[in-house]
Amino acid sequence: MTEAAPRVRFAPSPTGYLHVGGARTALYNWLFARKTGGAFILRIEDTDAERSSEAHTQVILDGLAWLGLDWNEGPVFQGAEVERHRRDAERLLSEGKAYRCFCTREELEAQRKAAGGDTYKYDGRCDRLPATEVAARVARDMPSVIRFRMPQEEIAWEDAVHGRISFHGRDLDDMVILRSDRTPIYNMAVVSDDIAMRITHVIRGDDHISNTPKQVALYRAFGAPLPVFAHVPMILGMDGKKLSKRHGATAVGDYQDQGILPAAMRNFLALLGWSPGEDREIMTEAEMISLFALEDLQKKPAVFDSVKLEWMNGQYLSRIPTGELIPLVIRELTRMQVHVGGTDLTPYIDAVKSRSHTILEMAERVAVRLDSRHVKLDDKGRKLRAKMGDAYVDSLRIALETLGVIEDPHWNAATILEKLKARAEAGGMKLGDLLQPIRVAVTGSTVSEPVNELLEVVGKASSLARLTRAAERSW
RNA sequence: GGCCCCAUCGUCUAACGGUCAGGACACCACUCUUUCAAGGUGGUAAUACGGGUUCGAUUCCCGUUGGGGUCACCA
Repeated sequence: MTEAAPRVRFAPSPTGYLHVGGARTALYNWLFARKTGGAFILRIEDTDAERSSEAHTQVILDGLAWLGLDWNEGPVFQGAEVERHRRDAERLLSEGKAYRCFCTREELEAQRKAAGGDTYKYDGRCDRLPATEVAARVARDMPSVIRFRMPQEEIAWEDAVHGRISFHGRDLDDMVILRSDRTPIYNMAVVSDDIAMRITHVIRGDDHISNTPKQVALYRAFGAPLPVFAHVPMILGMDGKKLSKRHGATAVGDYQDQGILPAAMRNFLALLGWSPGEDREIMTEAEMISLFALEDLQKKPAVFDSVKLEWMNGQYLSRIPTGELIPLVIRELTRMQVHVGGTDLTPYIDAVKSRSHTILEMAERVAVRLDSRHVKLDDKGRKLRAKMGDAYVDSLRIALETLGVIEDPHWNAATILEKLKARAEAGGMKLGDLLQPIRVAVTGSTVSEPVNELLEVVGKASSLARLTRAAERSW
């Protein structure tokens, strides 16, 4: 048998946004395909007409594109293949591997209740119906579903990340594979599709482990070869619970909005559950691809640490030339309704670049320098003011006197520093005690570029106005 | 509850029988800058517990505990 190129798929259902867990699963599939020279296929599992929508599909496509995860085939829509799903289900029925079940939802509900809820398993009563009775009911057009007769034997597979995983058929239900409206159930559709698409490696979330024995049983019933299964661990919130809405941002779109760079997001996500070894962390796309291996995936779930993500984003940010950052910052500023006009943002971005973790943070800092209306006193600024007491305002007054006499043409970083230094020395004060209040008055924050550079960027008129306002209002 | 999966610093992780248990984020200190970061240097911090196997267990086996997933005519 020739060694065929691997074929993997990412198969989201368009019932919500692209979750970071889904994005990571897609990333692993993509890395594996690129690494092995295989095909990465995008399949939209839209068989749940109730919850699926085109808008959600578009969000998922956009999210993948943003992350730079391009697919070789697709998107293919599962909904377009119901005919095949139906045929496959009926084939199992005709081969005696499945049977018709006439129990209504109400009857099943009653059975479930009678069995005491949690441990309920369909008892197979319709499987014991005489053939004549089944034929009679069908002739009467009595609604029915098709149930798969679960083999009462061990069902196991060699998982690429977990090793051998084994279930027993006796613990599994005779699952419905075709609804009474003749539409397929998930496990049926997935197996039918994966066989038809010749998928060789199924890389998906841990939450599918319990679906896998059911699917393995179906592969066996169809006489189809098993793909390699690789179940990657979940992503949890900081409290150790499954990552969900209440943990804040869970959609990749949220991170895009926060000004996380796609390359940083990709790098961070890759490391959440995978380690290339040798203490590698910041990696280029090419390095990730060449180092990636399913065997190196983690078995235990990982906690999503947004602080580390921001750190990593900062690393990427500081390596990007300012020119490339300009359009991104302008986009944020526009969203913040900050008027940029024809102003060249280069000096502003240079000033805040190494101090920002996200594009959004960068834009906010630029806005502060551009327009005093964006200055807001933060906690650390407030703390400094409180700590210094009267000395705070005194420093601002001294700064105003000192800076006020600088002629407009001489308003530059060098002159400003020279004057302030001289004044501090003359007054016997530490330079920092003079500069830190200025920083807070001008930016509202204790973090900024060197104060003299800050004042030059902000400009004389606005700087003095801010200092005056802060001195009067005592901040 | 049944079934299944998992278990190294607070977090992400390295180690694939022999290491002072390494790195990163965060935190702390120092350093550089007559100033804020960044950077540099150093520090605090982990093998859940109990049994085995072995000359030797983070590593292999069993149990306990803890956490997670899943149990639909959803996907």
